[in-house]
Amino acid sequence: MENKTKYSISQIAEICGVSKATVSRVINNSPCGVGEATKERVRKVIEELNYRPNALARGVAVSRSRMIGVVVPDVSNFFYPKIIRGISDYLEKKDYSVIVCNSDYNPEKEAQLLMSLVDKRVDGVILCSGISNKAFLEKYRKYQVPLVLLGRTFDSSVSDASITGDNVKGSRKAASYLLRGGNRRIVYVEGNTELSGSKQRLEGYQEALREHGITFDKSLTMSGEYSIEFGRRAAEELLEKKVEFDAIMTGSDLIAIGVISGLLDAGKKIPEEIEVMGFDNIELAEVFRPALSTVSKPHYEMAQHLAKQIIRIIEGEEVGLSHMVVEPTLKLRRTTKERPYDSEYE
Amino acid sequence: MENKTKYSISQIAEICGVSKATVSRVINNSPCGVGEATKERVRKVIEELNYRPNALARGVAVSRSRMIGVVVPDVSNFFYPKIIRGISDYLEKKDYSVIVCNSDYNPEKEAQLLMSLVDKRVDGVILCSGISNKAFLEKYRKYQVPLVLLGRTFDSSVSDASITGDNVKGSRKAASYLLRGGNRRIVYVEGNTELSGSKQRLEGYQEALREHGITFDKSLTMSGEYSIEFGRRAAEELLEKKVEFDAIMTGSDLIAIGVISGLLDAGKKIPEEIEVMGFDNIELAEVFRPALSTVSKPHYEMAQHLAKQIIRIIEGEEVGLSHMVVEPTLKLRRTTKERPYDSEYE
DNA sequence: TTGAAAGCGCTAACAT
DNA sequence: ATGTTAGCGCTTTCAA
Repeated sequence: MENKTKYSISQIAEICGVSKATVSRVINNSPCGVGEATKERVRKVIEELNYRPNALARGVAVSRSRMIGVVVPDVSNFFYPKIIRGISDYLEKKDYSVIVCNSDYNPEKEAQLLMSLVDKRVDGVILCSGISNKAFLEKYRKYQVPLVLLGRTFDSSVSDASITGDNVKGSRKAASYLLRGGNRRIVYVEGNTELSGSKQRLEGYQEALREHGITFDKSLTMSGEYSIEFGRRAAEELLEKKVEFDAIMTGSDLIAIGVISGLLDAGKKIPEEIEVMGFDNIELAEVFRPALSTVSKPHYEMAQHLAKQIIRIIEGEEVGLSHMVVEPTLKLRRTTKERPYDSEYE
Repeated sequence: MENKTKYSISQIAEICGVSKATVSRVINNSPCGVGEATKERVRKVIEELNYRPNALARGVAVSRSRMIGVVVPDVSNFFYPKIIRGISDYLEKKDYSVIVCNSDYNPEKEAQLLMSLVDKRVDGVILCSGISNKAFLEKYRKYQVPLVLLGRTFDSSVSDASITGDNVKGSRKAASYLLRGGNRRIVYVEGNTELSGSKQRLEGYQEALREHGITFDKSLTMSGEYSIEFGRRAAEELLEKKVEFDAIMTGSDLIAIGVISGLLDAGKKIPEEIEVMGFDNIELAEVFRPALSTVSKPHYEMAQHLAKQIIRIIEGEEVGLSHMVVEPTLKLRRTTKERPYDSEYE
């Protein structure tokens, strides 16, 4: 099998009339220098021959690949691209590459991907809204690859760091706002119920109901997946079954958008007849018409923060607060009616 | 430096009382088999010790990394996630990993990324709407990494395969449709003019104008970047400068969405007062309100096709038509008025 | 400042 | 069916 790149370090060494060690030193411009003269000579040869050191080989030599695995449910879900961007932007600066994988909310597939990442000897993995159960993640620790979590918390035993939004608080704020406007029958449309976030959001919704003295009505909740299509279907089903409701709260902006489009197509007025609240505040929320009222968290920054954390861990630096939860805020736009100001809902 | 994974192939071999070669054979279940008994024994040990073969090391041994580099301008631009998904879906089946990079439409950065991918010894790179000039790409060939292009064609010398939409045809269809509705002053808002696609689209626009006997008015064209924000700004500028126009054609759906939002906020009626046409038909186009009329190409499929091609190339199979261009169709929705049926515009 | 040599974890050709 | 050996391209310790 011929080499993909014409030259290897030993060939360069030979051509320069020096040892591999010397070439290696100039490549990595080692502190315990090389004579200026030889350094120049080697550099020139490298340049002329278009020699590029083999990162794979270096990887096996130093047991570091400078690659990070990022697993998300689905890159093409509008929630994730910005997150991936946040991660990439930081990692690129640190000269790490990013391997992106899609788990499709499938635990088996996720497990497989996670294993394939250890095979590839990534220096760490960033798991976004992973659907793996705690048991698997605990087992995964055996492989010694630094693992950080976005959008999910377990007790710290399974991950080295994590960052997530406070789902129950966020969802409580949303529900409270809706309630405060006089809505009484608030439908809650959630995505994939296996995700811990889903349960937390349901909890927040119920808390708010309780605070307002309303009893939880299970028939007002629906669940499916985090997609526009599901939101649409949910709206259609709601209408078809003629369930009574005056507002809809959702588990994600995508669902909300689907819901709205379904409602609008059925001739409903938003927010006059029905108020709708999203969750996440993805970019689309602002652009969509009517602009979406939603629960907001700084995803890009959260992602970057997490990337920073994992690099710290990998490079053996001190990691401060490794498990963070950020409090979401309400971003009110046009799918809800205005209310008198109240600091609690800010 | 201690190993990240506890065991190496030689340790496993030792523990099993066989040679590395044998272990290697069972790992890769080599055709020229291993005795059933030993195979089982080795398997068991591997399982028990959670041994995972080091893909990096294998990579240097066989000169194949089973990684593909994908470079896009920006993952968080809504145009790309679906494309990345198309690529990943195919590559995953073939057991390749995907390294995703963002070039930010910056030629220097793109060049750097491309080089870092050769360092990583990816088995191939898929360049999406790359902004590199032909000269660089030609030089890049020296590094012998299979290169395929999406959304861009050069003569075949610089890439092993490519797939792109027929930009001039697409844009001509769009302009013709607009013209056919009686519009005479059609603004053309384009993104990054350095991209070959931009020039082709402008050409299509001009062709259509010519066909309809209208002289091209440069003051009716604007360019900037492929983003919602730019679209918005363009609309605002148009309004502010009080330029007269009755329709707007854009270089991408994102721009169109920005344009529409700007127009709507200024109280314009779409499509009654102003017709708007997008380009690409990203998922968002359908969901957006008013649903976007646009020029459509099957991105996901195109991406998958290209992924298939690059694997064929890597694995030394015959690649059929390596440079393809697909003809876009008009997807008419609510930002344009209806016209009597005409096969030419289908 | 430089080189020799061993080692990283794996594969593959050749023996047996 | 299995082992021996050399080799992939790099780093790193130790010695000169």
